[in-house]
Amino acid sequence: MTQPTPEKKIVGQISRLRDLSHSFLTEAMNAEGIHGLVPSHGEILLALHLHTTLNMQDIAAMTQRSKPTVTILIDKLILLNYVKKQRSSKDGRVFEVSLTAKGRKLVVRLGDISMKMHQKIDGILSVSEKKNLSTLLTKLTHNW
Amino acid sequence: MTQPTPEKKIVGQISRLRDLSHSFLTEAMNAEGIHGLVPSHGEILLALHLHTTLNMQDIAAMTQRSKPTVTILIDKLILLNYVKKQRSSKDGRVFEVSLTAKGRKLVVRLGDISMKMHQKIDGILSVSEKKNLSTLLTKLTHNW
DNA sequence: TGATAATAGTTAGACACCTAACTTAATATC
DNA sequence: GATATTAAGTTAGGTGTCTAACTATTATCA
Repeated sequence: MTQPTPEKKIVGQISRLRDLSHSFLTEAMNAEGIHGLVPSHGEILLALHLHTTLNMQDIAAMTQRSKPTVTILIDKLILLNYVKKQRSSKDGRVFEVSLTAKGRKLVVRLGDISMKMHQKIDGILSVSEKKNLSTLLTKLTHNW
Repeated sequence: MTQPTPEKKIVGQISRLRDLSHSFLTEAMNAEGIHGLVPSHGEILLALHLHTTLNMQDIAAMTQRSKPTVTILIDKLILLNYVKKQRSSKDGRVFEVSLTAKGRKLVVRLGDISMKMHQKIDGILSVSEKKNLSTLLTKLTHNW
């Protein structure tokens, strides 16, 4: 209502920082010739790299997105031939999603982009500041 | 690629925290009978409360949104009769946006909701932790 | 066993948000 | 003063995201 308080600044800055990191990742992907993808797709691909196979619900939980959103995101990744989806033989309701060869190659490049963002942050904050920040953010999210 | 590093945690948590605060505000507004608005609308209304009159471009700059997005957001606020828009007499390209009486009433309630979120954060972080967090976030955004 | 409930996923519809291209008005330039 | 350039806003088109409602499959249990 009146003056910006620390809390307002916190929420506003978090929002701004999310946009900055989002833009950084999107621009870095475009600069590397990776078109049509947003960070959400990258999150999914990295999750598939770590877990080999995931169903739609797992992906939704791990990336904190709704199931319909995951359907759309996976549709695009399939269209671009980065992942494949096949019905589970054990449970006909489930689809098992995994990386294609093209997807595995892409993940390596996404790892590079991720590293560049790390380096950017490293250039701004010291190790102890990063640790401190991470601790505070964890405290906020875990107790929200 | 391999293990989650502090930086990855930072970016991921910022994204998560943005979603949490976004949901908090949206749910609080709905709980108070304020429907059809998202935090972006609230940002605009609060900015208009502080500055009385702003043109479209000012609003875009202050809320960090694109001009077309502001057009859409303002269209909705006009539809709901929270703001009014009139062509500037000095410059025919410019539109001056300001709160209606209904909008001024709403701003008070948005202030209450904002305060509730502050209280939520107060319940999780101490004063020094908040200050610390805000400082670190400022450092990141300003040097990005 | 057969009806019912629970679960996985998609479809439908809406909206905030973006970039690119356009329109209109003001300013600069010759 | 006519023309070109810049500036403010909107329109067009597209996408990620959500909630609500739906389909299809599996599990429950009387």
